[in-house]
Amino acid sequence: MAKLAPTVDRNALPEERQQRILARLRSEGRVVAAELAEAFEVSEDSIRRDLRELAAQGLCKRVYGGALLPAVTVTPLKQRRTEHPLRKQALARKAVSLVKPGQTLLIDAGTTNAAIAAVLPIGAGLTVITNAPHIAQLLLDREGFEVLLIGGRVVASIGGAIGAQAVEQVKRMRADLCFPGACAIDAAHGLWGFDSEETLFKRAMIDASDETVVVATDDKLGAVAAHQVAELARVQHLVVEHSADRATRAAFAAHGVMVHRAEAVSG
Amino acid sequence: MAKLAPTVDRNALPEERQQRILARLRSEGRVVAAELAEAFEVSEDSIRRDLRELAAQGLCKRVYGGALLPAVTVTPLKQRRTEHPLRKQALARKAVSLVKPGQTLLIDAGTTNAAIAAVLPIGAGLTVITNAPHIAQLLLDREGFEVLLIGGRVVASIGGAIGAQAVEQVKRMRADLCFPGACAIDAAHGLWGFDSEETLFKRAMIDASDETVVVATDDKLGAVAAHQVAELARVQHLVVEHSADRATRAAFAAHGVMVHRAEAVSG
DNA sequence: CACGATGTTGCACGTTTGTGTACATTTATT
DNA sequence: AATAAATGTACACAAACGTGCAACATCGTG
Repeated sequence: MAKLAPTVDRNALPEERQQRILARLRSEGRVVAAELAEAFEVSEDSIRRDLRELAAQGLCKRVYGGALLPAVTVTPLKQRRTEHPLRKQALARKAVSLVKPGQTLLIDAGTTNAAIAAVLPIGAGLTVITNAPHIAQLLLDREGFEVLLIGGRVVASIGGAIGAQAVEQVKRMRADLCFPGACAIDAAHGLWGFDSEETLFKRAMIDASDETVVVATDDKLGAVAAHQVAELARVQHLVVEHSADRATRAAFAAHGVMVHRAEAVSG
Repeated sequence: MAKLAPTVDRNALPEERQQRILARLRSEGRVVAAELAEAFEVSEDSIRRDLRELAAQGLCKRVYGGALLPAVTVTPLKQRRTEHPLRKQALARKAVSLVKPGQTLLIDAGTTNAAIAAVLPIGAGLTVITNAPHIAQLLLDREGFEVLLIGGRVVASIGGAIGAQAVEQVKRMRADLCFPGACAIDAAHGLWGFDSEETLFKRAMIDASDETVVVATDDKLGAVAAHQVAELARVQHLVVEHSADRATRAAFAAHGVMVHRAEAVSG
């Protein structure tokens, strides 16, 4: 039973062996050190060394007797939600001051945008379009908002729907103001995102809105990521923290962006 | 019943065994030490040690003879909004037992359905399609699920997206199992809803699924509302409370519906 | 070719971890 | 209160583990 096929795994080079171990792990969900040693015809010590290296790269989780697939707790979004509550709240208050009664807002997923949704004025007849379940739920709980949900495949690490279906829905909508979550923004190169699909969605948001507001914590300013969302010319407003560098603020203003500075926070 | 499949659980690595015990616990709501010892082919002592460790992490609650789900679920705050948390949890556990690994589920808005989402087994490769931001968020937080969000206008009183846009999206999807929230169900007249738009959406859900599971608290049984969602013939499974009337259960069974009765609740 | 550097492998050693058995204790049931 | 089942503790044993070391192959350089 064990050796129907004459074990293609023999005589594998070390790195090749690790690749095959990984493939085996991914297809079966677990690997046993003793079995691998037999299959590759090496000692269990070598297998253990392999597993050690794979584990160091986060590709497997070592357990007594072998290895399992790593726990899928890549980014606990729950924790991120409470990272800098006071700073984000100050940013959010300033951002909300740009909103006028009766407007339609397009709000992206993200912790900063959730903070904005949390302080939107009730009873101003606002319509909010969002791809983030968390933000939609938050607004439902507060009551007094018209909420339009963007559907599609929801990516846990982002906390909102992105992808072709989401983009298609946004294209059929129209908003006064949009708040694309910022991954990085730079005066020379514009707005950037980390993920390709995510970037396409943000782009669609901006296209569907009259004006764009970028709300950025200090660490986003001057940073550049992998995929460009839009030129800086597409951004009308930039909301920064009180602690944002004066020269940086001037650089954005020189490009025609209205820069709004949040109040200082006590904490 | 115990050993249809030749127990895939044999020869599990220690840590792997704990994971499987946890998965089993989450899907069935309880585990019995003796059964686990047999399934994994180890002594009960080892099982007890496993349960001890899981309990130390707060992942289960040890009881005489085995273990139960921890008294306060991982989402205490969110689930507290339900009216009868224990009763709905018992219903949910029974409902979840109908779900098989790898399936695609279509889950309607509603507190009972939220309870179901809260006890879906992690790591079973489930795909969940839902129109309720609350349920989507809950599954994102628990991690390990593929979540597809149905967009559209979100009605606060329902807690989910309904309307033409939502219906259109559902029509382009296909699921193994659907859980339409029940407003009323009657053996003679079928499934009913209160709101016209909501009813259309539920109907679309049922059309998009192979099988339909109706989970009904006692007050929904035998009741009739304003708009018909579907004939009883479209409903394959009905999950009722432990306290459900025997005659009522028989009436549904007579119409070819498989009736599942939840465990009794202590509180 | 000689030489050293580098990397892989298997083995021996002591250590850690998981498992089963024995016995005393607690718990549920009658 | 009596009884059987389940549990906790202590101990012994085996399996798996990490580490240090020596043997061997490979490769580049002088």
